Amino acid sequence: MSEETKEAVNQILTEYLEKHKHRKTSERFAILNEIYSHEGHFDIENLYLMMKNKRYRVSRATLYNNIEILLDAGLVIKHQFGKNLAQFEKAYKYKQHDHLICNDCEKVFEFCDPRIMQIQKMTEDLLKFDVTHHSLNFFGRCKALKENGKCEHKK
Amino acid sequence: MSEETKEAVNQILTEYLEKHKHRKTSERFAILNEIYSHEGHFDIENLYLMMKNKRYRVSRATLYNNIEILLDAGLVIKHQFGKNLAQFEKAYKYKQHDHLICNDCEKVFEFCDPRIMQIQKMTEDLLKFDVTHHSLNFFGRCKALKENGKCEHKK
DNA sequence: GTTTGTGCAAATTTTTTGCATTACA
DNA sequence: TGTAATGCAAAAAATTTGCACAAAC
Repeated sequence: MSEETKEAVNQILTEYLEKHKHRKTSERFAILNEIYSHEGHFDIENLYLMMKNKRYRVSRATLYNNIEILLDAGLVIKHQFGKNLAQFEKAYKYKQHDHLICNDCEKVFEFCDPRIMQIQKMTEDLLKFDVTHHSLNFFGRCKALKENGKCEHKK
Repeated sequence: MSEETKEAVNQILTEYLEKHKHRKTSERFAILNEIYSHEGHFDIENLYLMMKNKRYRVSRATLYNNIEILLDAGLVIKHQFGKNLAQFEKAYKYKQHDHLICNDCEKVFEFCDPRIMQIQKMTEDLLKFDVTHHSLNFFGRCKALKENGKCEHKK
């Protein structure tokens, strides 16, 4: 992650914590920085192990508590890819995108289509609903499976 | 549910079980019929209680096992509305639709937009992916919350 | 008669909660 | 110094697994 992004997200978190009268603990900034040093999706257990390996002393409870703050601050997005395991991803400066999930190897691919925002806007008007965020997942057979009849199985 | 639908889904399940060399147990048909007698979304615990109340003797393990078969047979759809709790819905003859979830009262609303299928088709071509199903959720503030500043809170 | 499927209970996995202690303000 | 936040461990919630027994085929 670039130095600018690092500074920007730390600044956003600082302002969020001040606005909501939450304390600026070292754990909160350590968690944010760990997340922004990581590419791709992660779950709480990953994050816990990543931080543990770097000799941070942080508990799972603190990660669960603070991921809520980061979600609310718009710094992290939460996904559910069909399993009962919440996956997260950094949100700042990340172009809006959606996901394709292979039923077989469980790999996650990304795509982007501007029409989703149009559908969102129209649905907001039609149903008098304010949308804060969305999640669009396509589930199916990935390219490798389709072309070679097989892909990496996880199970 | 109509008598026709009842017969049709029983027929689909029968054919699926025969094709996959699975046994036609009474539990499998009881579960299917219970699901098709129910309106709206449900989770495994709901289904378990619904069947228990009707004096069916069925275990949660059997429900978890068989919901997989019903999903694979295309008779049931699975949803994840942001919580770590799988929600299900009957699929046969149900018009494709997607969901709006209120962050506050957690109510689920439905909508329908043909452009999603267009996005799906284009994404399949572009990324050489076969889509079997999709899930589009808009999260936000429902009409009641937006207009009256409050809606039913679940928490 | 075989063998798959079932019920039950125990185990696992993921998340939440309670409480004593730490550290921010 | 007062109180929110933390770490840890125990509890809760959702799902999966192991095994003896039942019932399809």
